Amino acid sequence: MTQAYRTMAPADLILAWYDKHHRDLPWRVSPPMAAAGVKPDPYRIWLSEVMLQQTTVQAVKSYFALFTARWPTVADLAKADNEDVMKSWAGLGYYARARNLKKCAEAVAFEHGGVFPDTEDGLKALPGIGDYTAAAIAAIAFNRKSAVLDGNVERVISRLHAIETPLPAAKPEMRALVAAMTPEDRPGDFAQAMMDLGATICTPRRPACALCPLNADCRVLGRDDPELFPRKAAKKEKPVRLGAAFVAEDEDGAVFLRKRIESGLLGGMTEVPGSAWTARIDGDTATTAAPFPADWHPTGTVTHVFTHFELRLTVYRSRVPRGTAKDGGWWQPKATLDGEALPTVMKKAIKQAIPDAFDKTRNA
DNA sequence: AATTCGGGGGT
DNA sequence: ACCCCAGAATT
Repeated sequence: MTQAYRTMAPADLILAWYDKHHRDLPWRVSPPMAAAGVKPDPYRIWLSEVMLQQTTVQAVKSYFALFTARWPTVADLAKADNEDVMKSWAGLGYYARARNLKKCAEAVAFEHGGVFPDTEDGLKALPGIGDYTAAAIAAIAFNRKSAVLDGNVERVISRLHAIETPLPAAKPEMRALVAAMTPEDRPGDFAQAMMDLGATICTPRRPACALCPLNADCRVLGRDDPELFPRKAAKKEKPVRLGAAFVAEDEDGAVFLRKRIESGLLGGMTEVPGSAWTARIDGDTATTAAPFPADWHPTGTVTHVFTHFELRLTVYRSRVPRGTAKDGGWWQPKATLDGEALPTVMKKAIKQAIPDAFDKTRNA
């Protein structure tokens, strides 16, 4: 015997850790549940994975509960009204996900007999399912040995192997390392374990290396600062854009809304009328960009940070007579504003002009 | 390979 | 203030 002891394979160490420390999540079939014979529902796995794209578990939970209660199966979602789906998604962000979610449900329900493809390639051919999500569904829902690489796993792998290549160039190398590490047995649990590890132990700041099941194998621990991994390309600064928003309220307390075009930023969502969002703004915007002539007066500014720019909206308000022209939009009663497909920035603008607009007790 | 897509929570 | 988050689609 040339070694004093044999170390367990990293995959076995991670699975053993996962059996003890896994988190209970609404879409997860935990090891005890699996032992009791519970099988994952591909619909719920898919729905959760799409919602979790660039979105935290905490933010997803309430939306996942809402969607699964309202649309329990992929067939239900396929038959749903597009606008109802957008309204239910409002606030979660990245609205192309909601549009693709609906398209994907229709494809599965109407072209695949209501059954999700059970291979990575088959899944990836569906709208809104890319490299990560296809691998994750294949592994978690269908027990396929696919290499699941998300932001958590990138961090774990980059530290474990001290990868110096910056992201995103390092992705192929990382995926190969994950593939080599993924076990034949329990690949779905392995994927979830790696993500849990990145979310709770191998964190971006102050990782709990002392508690990590892989600390004996980590190439960074003890040699460099784990917080410096993964290496990443420098990011560019966010420009500021300016704009005006117009909140009109009629004598019945209804607010004038309109629908944005289907593509691009906040595509297909509801908005209050406004100017274009540009680097500079001229002085007579209030008179040129308003939806109709009225006694517009400024109420203040709201700031909203998008992924690639910061928006500062000057919010104008007016009180107009009942029956004011509604070209290009509609009048929405304040009591039902909360059910509209309003993205967060639009809710901010309305609240700036009408502070109690979303107060259910006042508007009921 | 770069850019465009939201929003919120942690530090 | 800055970081990141179970990324995908488009250019």
